[in-house]
Amino acid sequence: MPSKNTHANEGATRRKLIETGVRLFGLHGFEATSTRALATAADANLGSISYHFGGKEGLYRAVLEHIVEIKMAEIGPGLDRVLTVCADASASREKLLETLRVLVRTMVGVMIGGEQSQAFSQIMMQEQIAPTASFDLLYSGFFEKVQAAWAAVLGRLTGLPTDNRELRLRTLSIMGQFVIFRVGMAATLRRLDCEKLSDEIMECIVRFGIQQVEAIVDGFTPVDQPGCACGRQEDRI
Amino acid sequence: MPSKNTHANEGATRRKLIETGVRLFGLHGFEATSTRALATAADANLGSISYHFGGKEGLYRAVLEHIVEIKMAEIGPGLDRVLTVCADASASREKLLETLRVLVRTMVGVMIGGEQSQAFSQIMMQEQIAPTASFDLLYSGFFEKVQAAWAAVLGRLTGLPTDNRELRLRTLSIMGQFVIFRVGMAATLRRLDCEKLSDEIMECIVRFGIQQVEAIVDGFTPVDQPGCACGRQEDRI
DNA sequence: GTCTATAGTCGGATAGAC
DNA sequence: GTCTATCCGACTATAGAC
Repeated sequence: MPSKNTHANEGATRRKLIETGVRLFGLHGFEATSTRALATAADANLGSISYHFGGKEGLYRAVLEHIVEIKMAEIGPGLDRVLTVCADASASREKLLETLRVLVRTMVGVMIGGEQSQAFSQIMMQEQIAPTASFDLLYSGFFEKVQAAWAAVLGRLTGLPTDNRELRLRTLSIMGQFVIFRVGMAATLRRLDCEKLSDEIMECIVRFGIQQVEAIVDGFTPVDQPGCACGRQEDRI
Repeated sequence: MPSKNTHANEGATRRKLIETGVRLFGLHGFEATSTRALATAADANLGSISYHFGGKEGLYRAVLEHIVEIKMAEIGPGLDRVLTVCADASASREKLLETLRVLVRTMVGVMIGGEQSQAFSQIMMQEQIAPTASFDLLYSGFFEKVQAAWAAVLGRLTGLPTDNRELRLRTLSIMGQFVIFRVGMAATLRRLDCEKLSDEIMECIVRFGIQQVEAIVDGFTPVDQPGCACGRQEDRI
């Protein structure tokens, strides 16, 4: 651990290394990113990585912590609002649907928009492909919370309890409609023959996203029970 | 290029290197996979990589080609059947819906099931995160074709032409409902607190997947036009 | 805190014997 | 086709001057 210094550029190198780490680890993954490349790109000394973080792995952990912090500051309050609405037993179906719409818009904005979200998602994906010792940091700090918010509102709208297996699977599936634009960005851009997802395209995704999610909720009937009811249930909120 | 030998184990080393490459490149990515690790795991000589493939990059290309070949043999005929049905102007809406259901089942089976599909998806994801010079191989050989089949049937069911931007975006979004279980496998397993997606879970995904996709198609109204029609269109197939 | 120098390891590629 | 030996550059980490 570095002792606090008293200069104007306190922690400047440390911060720069983390920001560079977000970019490079995202692009190439943990193993394929060299400390030399990190130090050079951050205009820092090679030794500074060991000094500030104890080594490459320490820097990586710091990068994950930084990412989780940034993203939760961005969407944490929104997720809390969703949970509050869902905890209110008297919330109307329309209120819940409106919450769902906000969640779609937030999801698309946070996942797809912005430069930093790209590096973030890249690291997230790397961890999904080959989880490192720091996977927990991302899962508990971010992914689980996003899922919980979606599951809460979908649970209310479908009548399934939040610990229900089908609800959890469906929650992931529904989120997948938006996650794919981040995860399959390269293929998406190729398919649309463009270089970035414009604001116009994002707005289009939000619009049909809301339509699709509402259609799914409206058409919901549980399928996971052995002898599941095959008619619509009209008696849910 | 190696000259054909006349022994019983003709190409045995070559084949073994490719199979090992699928696994290791998938796990660690191109850069982070060493030729030494490849050779050792394949029980082959270090020099054999250069001999057979001209180097590490050549082996990687061969791995991608192998993957595309395997997967297209698996689903190519099915995709062709979908295209045939969609090209038939007299196909009923029910026939098209049935085709869509088959597509969901195929998608889930191919993407999520099987051991080899894991390594395949891992490489696919690596290429999406940081496309290499061989990205085209995967895109043109596999991804584009899968998208085309989905777009064809969704185009018929929604009335949108296959070159329509909204159709292409929606196609990706709908596929995302299933892709997420591969892409977010680590988080999914963690969320369900299990170690693999059992057949029972996959069947559950197929069942609600079909329900969700049908709900989306039923609730479809275009959103991409500036002054889009806001009622249902009942005049499509 | 920053920088240089260096130790010790591992990387890809290849030459040349068999 | 296979294998050994080897080149040489790049890697992480650390010691020690400033």
